[in-house]
Amino acid sequence: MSLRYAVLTLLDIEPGSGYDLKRRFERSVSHFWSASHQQMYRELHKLHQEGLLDCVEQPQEGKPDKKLYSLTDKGCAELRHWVTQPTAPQKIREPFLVRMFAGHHLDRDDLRSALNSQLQLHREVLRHYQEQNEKVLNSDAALQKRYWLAHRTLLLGIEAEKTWITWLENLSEELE
Amino acid sequence: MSLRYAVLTLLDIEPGSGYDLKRRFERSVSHFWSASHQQMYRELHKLHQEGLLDCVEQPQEGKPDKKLYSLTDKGCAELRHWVTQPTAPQKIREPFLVRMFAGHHLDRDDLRSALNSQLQLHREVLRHYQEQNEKVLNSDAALQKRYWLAHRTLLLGIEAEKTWITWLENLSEELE
DNA sequence: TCCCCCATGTAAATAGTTACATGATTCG
DNA sequence: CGAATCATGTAACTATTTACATGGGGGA
Repeated sequence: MSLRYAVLTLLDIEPGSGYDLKRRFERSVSHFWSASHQQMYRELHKLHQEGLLDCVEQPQEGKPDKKLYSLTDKGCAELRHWVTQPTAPQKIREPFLVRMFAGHHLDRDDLRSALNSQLQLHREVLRHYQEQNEKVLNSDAALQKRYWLAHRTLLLGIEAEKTWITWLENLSEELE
Repeated sequence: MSLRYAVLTLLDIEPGSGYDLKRRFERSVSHFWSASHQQMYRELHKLHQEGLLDCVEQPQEGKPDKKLYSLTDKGCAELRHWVTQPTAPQKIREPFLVRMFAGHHLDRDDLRSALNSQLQLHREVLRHYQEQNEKVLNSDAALQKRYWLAHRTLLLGIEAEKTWITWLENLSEELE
């Protein structure tokens, strides 16, 4: 259900096409949500049908028309209502930890390489978040003030990655 | 796909029925996976059909028969193979952070109560993990040694919850 | 009496992934 | 020439959630 509101939230901040949204999901909200382009287009159609979004087609040369979506009053009202409602926390599902839970079947070399590749992944993600953070810190002060909570979610993402990295590093050390 | 292996892993440690597994998911692996009883029964049927599980029916008085599942050699082999394979990290999907990202639509009171209820949830989860941790620390030394990696996943869960709690507390403070 | 625990399932709906499909432009 | 980016979608499959279904036993 939250994809719906993630889309509304992003379009509320700035209107855009399905393609735009897909990139914004990757580049600025990947620390709490992700979605494929297929999901995006389906959701946009649905929200448009329900009257929560306006759609303006922008003809382009050499490319398919771009469909610019933006919130209608109804869409904005629905978003404003949703943010006041309690949300159940997401259930955690982490395949890597399933593997570690069954880790007594791994020999030392397999375990070492599993930890290393996981460490590399999390370091990359952390770097990505920190780059985003730099951009926010260098942006317009008024925007920073308006979206301070949104910025805080990024800081949580950063802390969460640091927690993972520390855990993986300690585990690696203990292994040697 | 990981539910399959989460089930195999738990049955590898100790055989059990669908009902047992459901409880073990809640009580001892909720820090990295969760599943409903419906999912459990379906997965067990499938794994049994594929010859990865044995099933023995235990008649009981006044209760439906209990179906005790355990790994076959094939099931054990499949699990051992899977643990050596790389796993893509789970995409994060956190409805609460979607709400916070749209948090500029919240007034101070709504935000305060949202933060407080979230804080309470995470504190409960942390307490739950810490109780599990106590149980592990008081358990048989040989078991602790065999399942030290499994135990480490719990410690990560604890650290992750602490990260959340710290973040929520700082946010609450800043709000006042 | 009512609710929780035990113990099993089916069916329908929603959410998410993977595969397929098209076609121009730009950069190395 | 090949790969990435822009831009849209459909179809099939898998995973997860929610609702429905049954029924005995034990405790407040």
